[in-house]
Amino acid sequence: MQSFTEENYLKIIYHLAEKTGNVQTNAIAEQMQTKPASVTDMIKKLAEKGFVDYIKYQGVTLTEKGKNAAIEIVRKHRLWEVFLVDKLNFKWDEVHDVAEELEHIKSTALIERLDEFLGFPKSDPHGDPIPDKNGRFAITQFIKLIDLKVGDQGTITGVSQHSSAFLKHLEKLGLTLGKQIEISDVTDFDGSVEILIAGKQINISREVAKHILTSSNGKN
Amino acid sequence: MQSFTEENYLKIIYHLAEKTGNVQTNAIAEQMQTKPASVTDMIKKLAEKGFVDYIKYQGVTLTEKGKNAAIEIVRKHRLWEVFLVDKLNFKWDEVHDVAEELEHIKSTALIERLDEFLGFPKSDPHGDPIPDKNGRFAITQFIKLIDLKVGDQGTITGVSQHSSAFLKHLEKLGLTLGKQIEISDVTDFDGSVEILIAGKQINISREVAKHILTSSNGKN
DNA sequence: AATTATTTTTAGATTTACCTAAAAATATAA
DNA sequence: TTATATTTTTAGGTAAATCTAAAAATAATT
Ligand SMILES: [Mn+2]
Ligand SMILES: [Mn+2]
Ligand SMILES: [Mn+2]
Ligand SMILES: [Mn+2]
Repeated sequence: MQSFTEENYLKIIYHLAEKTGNVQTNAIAEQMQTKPASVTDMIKKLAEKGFVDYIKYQGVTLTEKGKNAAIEIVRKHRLWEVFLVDKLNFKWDEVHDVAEELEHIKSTALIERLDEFLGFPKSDPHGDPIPDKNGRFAITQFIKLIDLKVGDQGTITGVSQHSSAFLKHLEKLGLTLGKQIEISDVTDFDGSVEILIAGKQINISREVAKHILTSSNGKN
Repeated sequence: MQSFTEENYLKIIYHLAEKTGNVQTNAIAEQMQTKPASVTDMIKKLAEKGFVDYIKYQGVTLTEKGKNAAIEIVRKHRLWEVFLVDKLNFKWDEVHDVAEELEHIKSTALIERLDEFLGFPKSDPHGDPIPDKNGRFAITQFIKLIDLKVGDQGTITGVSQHSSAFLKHLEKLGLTLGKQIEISDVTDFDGSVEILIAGKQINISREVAKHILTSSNGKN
């Protein structure tokens, strides 16, 4: 059984590994909001326990055991987020911090019954996939909105930024999950994107467009 | 803000104070499953923070601040137990340990929305009262089943023992919350009690009868 | 290849919540 | 009212997770 702290390390290593493979000490420190020296200490402990493979100065990779543990935490986190939004009427920008705590509750019975209670959801309020109890993810395809071409149509299926500020901004613009959009123009000057949504034309910055994920239906 | 550990101490002091007023170091140690020396350490810290009044060798009492904090934790514990039973179909003997963890999740929004989601329940799956968000309890009256006289009728409204073994035993006997009972005999030999429930006669030990709480309708 | 910069690790402390063993205070019994 | 037993506190230490400062390894630049 892992401690609260070990679980947080595993989850962060897992997320970092999704992008970079080998995970560096400094990257972990930044995510954990702690010092590199503390990370080195914890890494040694996780290696000791068989959660990570570690070569001095070369960073870490999760072992199978470590990966399973991390996925279990991700599963809990996302299921709790669904609970908060679907059952307790939280907004999608309000759930992350509470889920950060709930994800550490130790009870397999609890999480399986919660899963059932929620109707075995496949994705969380931000469009992130929820692994099943065996740790398997449904294969998800997406295209960043920024990569769509003028004339392309698509549905908003997720976001790659979970800050409350960003999510509230999207909410205000009506850019929520499941919405149909079409790219009507891309501004040369600043790279901002003009999109057609619910019959209205709106303009979003390049920065915003980068963090919206869509399933494109291709050209119309 | 209190730590996980501090919260557990406060809750235990609160429950012990319900019976004895001044709470002794050894009693706390027993409940916390720790050593008296550790309790002394923590007591000093809680006194420092203004949660308890402490006189050396004389035990502690909760301050207003400490009592409020404790009641908040009791509220969370009991609301989560209702959630587990009513929504996730846990049995009443399965919920305590998980609630012990859930009670420490820090979010007033969460607990208020949970309360609403559950329909503002007044009592938990064991019949224990749930304080409202201002910390007020509905006044509850009960008579121990053991104190009823032959011929008395009553409704089972609670239990004063929460062990899984005891609760499972009651379940098997059909002695669950809300059930109507009548005392038909008390055995001289061992003090066991014969009760009429759902048209059937059953015999329960004195030990069991001590821990069943009822609202008596008096003599029939 | 040598210098400089960055990353990572070690060494040594700190804090929190524990512990054991011994001393001190209080309560109970003779 | 001594003597004995119980309760509580102090003293000193351990383990987990942190920290700062300095040393060592690796990477990037001249
Ligand atoms: Mn989240
Ligand atoms: Mn999410
Ligand atoms: Mn309970
Ligand atoms: Mn209960």
